[in-house]
Amino acid sequence: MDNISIARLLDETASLLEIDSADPFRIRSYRRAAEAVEQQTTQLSTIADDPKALLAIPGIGKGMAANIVFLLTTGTMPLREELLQKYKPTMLDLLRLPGMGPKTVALVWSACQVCDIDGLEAAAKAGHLTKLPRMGEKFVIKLLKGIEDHRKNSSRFRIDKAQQHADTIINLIRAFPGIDEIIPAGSLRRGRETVGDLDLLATGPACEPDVVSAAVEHVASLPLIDKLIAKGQNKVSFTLRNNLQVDVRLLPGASYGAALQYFTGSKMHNVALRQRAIKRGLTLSEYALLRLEDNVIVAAASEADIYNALDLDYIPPELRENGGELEAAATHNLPQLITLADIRGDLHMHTEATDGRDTIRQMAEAALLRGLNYIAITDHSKNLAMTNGLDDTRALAHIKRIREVDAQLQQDLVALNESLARDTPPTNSRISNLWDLLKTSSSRPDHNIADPSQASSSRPEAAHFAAAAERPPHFADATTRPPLTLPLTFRILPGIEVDILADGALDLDDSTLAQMDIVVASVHSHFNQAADEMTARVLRALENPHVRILGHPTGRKVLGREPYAINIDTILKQAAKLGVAVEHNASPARADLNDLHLRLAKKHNCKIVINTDAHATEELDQMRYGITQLRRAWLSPADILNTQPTAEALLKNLRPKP
DNA sequence: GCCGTTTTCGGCCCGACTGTTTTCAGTCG
Repeated sequence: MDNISIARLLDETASLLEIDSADPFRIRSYRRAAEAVEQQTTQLSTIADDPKALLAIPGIGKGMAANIVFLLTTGTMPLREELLQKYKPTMLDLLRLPGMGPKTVALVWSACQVCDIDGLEAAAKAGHLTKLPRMGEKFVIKLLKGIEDHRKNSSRFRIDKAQQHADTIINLIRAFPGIDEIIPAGSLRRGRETVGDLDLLATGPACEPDVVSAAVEHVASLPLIDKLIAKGQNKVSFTLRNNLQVDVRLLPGASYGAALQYFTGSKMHNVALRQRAIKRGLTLSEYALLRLEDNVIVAAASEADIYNALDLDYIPPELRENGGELEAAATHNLPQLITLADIRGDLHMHTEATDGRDTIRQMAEAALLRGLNYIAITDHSKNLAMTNGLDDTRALAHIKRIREVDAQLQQDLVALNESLARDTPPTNSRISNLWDLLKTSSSRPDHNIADPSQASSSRPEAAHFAAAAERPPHFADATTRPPLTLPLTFRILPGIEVDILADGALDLDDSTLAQMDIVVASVHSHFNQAADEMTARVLRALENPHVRILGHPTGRKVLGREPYAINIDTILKQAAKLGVAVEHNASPARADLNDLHLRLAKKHNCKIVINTDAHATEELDQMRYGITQLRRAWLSPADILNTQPTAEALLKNLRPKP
């Protein structure tokens, strides 16, 4: 059993305990253990013989270690079995519905014997639920809507989850000798926010027709396959335990480009492209672009060949939605799309001072190693009590601390740059860690990023940094990290994420905000306000001259909450007029502005920033998903403010401080 | 159930909102 499965079972047990009204702290310890297991870079199955190794993981004590050993040896554990005597595993689905918490799940089970979504829907429609305590008409309406949304979304996977699964499978398939390239096609390659299934296309000597059967067998026997759906001559289809369907195609090099083009889609883009081919006396299929009259192959080995043969510039996958990209490609008017390497700063992140995990210095070093030149630390303000939000006094103390850490870092960078120039290890212990990470990553240019097990557990950053290495030639990757340029420069800007209260006021004093370089104002509560109230509230917040960035402007969450009711058009216009930048939240869970919003922002000449809202160092990597969404909105580096090379240049482009 | 220390047990983020009540439980972030 792998770590992911262990983590899932521990997390499920926590949910079952919740339904069972167990001690909340016991429940939390199961959740924490699940998270800890998930984050381990070594497989627990390889270290479970050593009792000390498990206990060394924070969050794993004697009891949890025993649970893990049980899971590894028997596939289950006593507590889980005991709970499954009382409850059904399908109840865990009910917990994902809005308004359905553990207590309500337990209630409908004891009162109506309802344990799954279909049953709950039937009970709701039959009017059985309104007889129960605390459940009225409104609740039922919300619930039925929630069930509908859940059904619509649950068959799709968020892009980052899909990418993780793709990376894992790609590594397993690459292990087979003679496979040179394997690339995800389909909506994952186009960078859609959610992905229905994975299409993986492999090529190399082992994929040539006379020998491909051995590679097909290898793929069909991958350990992570839950159900094998089909195994053909050069195609294998299967599902994973989470029901994600994966189609792997093994293709000869000669037709790889045609296949990649065909399976990347979108469907409408392909239809338009084939029509264009026919007009030119050609025919396009997944095997090749052929001349109709004599079936001579015009192009097939690479996508660029195919587009060029159709008198088109190469069209990046993100634009292939039949949204004007063919016309633009025909007239050489495709935009120069933004890439991850263009982003020089990240202006929204949290630290341990509130609900983040890492320190100011750790966030700064992690950003530095990712090629950024500046960050802003923007912890929460007091109204978000659950995050330990900062009141005025603490906020002022915090930015003093940020300035101190920045000053220290400036000194350290001087020493580090000297060491790098002379190529001699530094004597300063504060920078020896940074030195090691820089040296580790640059000395391993062939490091393969997608294999997390290769990452040293004590130095996760090294693997992150090496991510920029080796990409297959067919993979025009916009999310490659930029190489570091010497001398290293870096600035930490003091900031805050203030809360916009129900009436549009901010929850900290102007005198406090005046001390901040970056003030991000965000809505965190009262989502139930009517659209005009919500719009007025945000407009009022924008009037505060200290506000420089409007944080997560729509409150949208991918596969989660719908955006709150707001007149985004009005907001964007006003933000543009006042010079307040709007934030695109790069986190794949809450890509706040969808591509439509982003185009609207550009149309209104809005300043746009892209931030990760990271709560831990590794979340800085989520920037790549945000970049993908910007590309889908046809945005260029010039459209985004934090492509500015330095903190000074960035600040000059933000709304001037009063 | 974990952790840390005060070595044997107490603390572990908590406030706001919702729909239902008529004073609050449950959910959410």
